[in-house]
Amino acid sequence: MYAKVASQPISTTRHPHRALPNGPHPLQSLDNLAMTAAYGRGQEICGQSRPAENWYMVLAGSARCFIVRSDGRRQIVDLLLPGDFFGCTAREAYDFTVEAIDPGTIVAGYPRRRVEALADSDPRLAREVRKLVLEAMSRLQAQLLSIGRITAPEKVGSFLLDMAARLSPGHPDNVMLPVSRYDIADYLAVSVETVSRSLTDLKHRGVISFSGTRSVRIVDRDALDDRETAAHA
Amino acid sequence: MYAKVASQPISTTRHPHRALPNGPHPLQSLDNLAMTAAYGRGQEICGQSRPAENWYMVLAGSARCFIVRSDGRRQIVDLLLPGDFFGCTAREAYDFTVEAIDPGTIVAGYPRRRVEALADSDPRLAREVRKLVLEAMSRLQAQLLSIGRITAPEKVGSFLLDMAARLSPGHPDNVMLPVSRYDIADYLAVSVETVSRSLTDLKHRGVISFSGTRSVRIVDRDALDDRETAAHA
DNA sequence: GGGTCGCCTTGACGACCGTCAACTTCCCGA
DNA sequence: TCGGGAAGTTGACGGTCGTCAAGGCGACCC
Repeated sequence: MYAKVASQPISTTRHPHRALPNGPHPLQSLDNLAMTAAYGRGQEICGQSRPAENWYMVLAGSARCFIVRSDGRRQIVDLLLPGDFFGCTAREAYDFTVEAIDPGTIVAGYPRRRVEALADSDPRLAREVRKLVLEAMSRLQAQLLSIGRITAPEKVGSFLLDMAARLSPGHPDNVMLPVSRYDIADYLAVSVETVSRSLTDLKHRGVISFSGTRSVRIVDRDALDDRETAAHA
Repeated sequence: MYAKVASQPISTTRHPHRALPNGPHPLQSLDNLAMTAAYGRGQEICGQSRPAENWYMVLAGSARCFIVRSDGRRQIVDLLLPGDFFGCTAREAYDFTVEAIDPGTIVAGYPRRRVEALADSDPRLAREVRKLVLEAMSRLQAQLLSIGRITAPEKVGSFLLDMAARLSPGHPDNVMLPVSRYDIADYLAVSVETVSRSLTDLKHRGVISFSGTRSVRIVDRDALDDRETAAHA
């Protein structure tokens, strides 16, 4: 289904360099606990049903969190970008597998037990963790809304807007897609062909334009943004 | 789109009676902070874009967490059963609307600021809150996996298994559906007709059987459970 | 430079599901 | 008991998307 790569990180260091573009990252106070590791394309960061010993944060690159069904179809449950938190579960084992997408993805790992112990004594850290988990939940909700749309172009449009907001909050009209069409398809639960057709459809309708396959420019935001409304609009 | 009901709870009391079937509920230590309220069918418990002043837990009955899109379609983002936590967000306003489904739904509300202050000084409470949030996240992930399936009968089957596990962990083969076909449809992002057809399809194939429209008996669990597998199966 | 392997696109066809419509059943209140 | 409305089911039909297939494009390695 997908290429299997050596399961050891390319390199690991203690004391992460603070690689986030926006300066110091949210869990900076845990830097001395963290183990930073670099992963190549497709390398596994943590695996389903393995003991959930670490919490993680993406420092650079991108990663996908997914499960594989018995029919071989892969459902991507979360796309992870710099600053995103993952690996946090209530259970003893991870529910999902996380793989690096970008070659040169850098991830900080925090030993769960020690973080929890620290959080017990440091309310600020505890709040920070709560916030990060809630942000992960927001990502899930956003994805649910994307998948829940009717037509494929709507799903893809919603995905583009979401990516634009997450990747370049400053210049939200140019997106450099961090993932392949295949990943988009597995994220939105549609086929690759449909993703491709939807994108060319949007292009022909003048809603978006391309410079290369991965670089998208959002031309008509409103046409993409068939946005959700409050129940009390 | 859906009936609007009086926006005041039917009744409210301080000091909630511990109505959970499984005995004392997880946030018992907050009982003296809580405000319990009873809601009728379709009544709003908290509304999108209103200030997020409370966290909630369902004590009895059922509720739906949803957004309404500009085209009038409603996406149910979470179905809430006794013991479920909701209303917890990182932002200042609720992202969604929550309505009671069951007449006689009882909900405990906890003032957010005071809970957070308490959590700062009580690590056990902070852990409890983390756990409840992570459980809410598990529900979202499970729903994502249901929606992400290919055919409608698969989606419905996955939904039935999920409901069975959540509602009656002891007798997981008999489900009393707490929601209408319309709610199932909006939860799975399909049409009502498709839900109905899928159910009769499953019935004709001998996978499930009915006693009344809401009471389902799971006959062939494996046929429903085309379950997800680890990436390393 | 050539070859190979992913990634992406396009076409044809058929199945599935959304929409519209009609009808039945059930529940609740008058 | 009757009536009305919501909930649920079933049928017909058309559009959308998944599947299968073929081909183009680009990157990377030898």
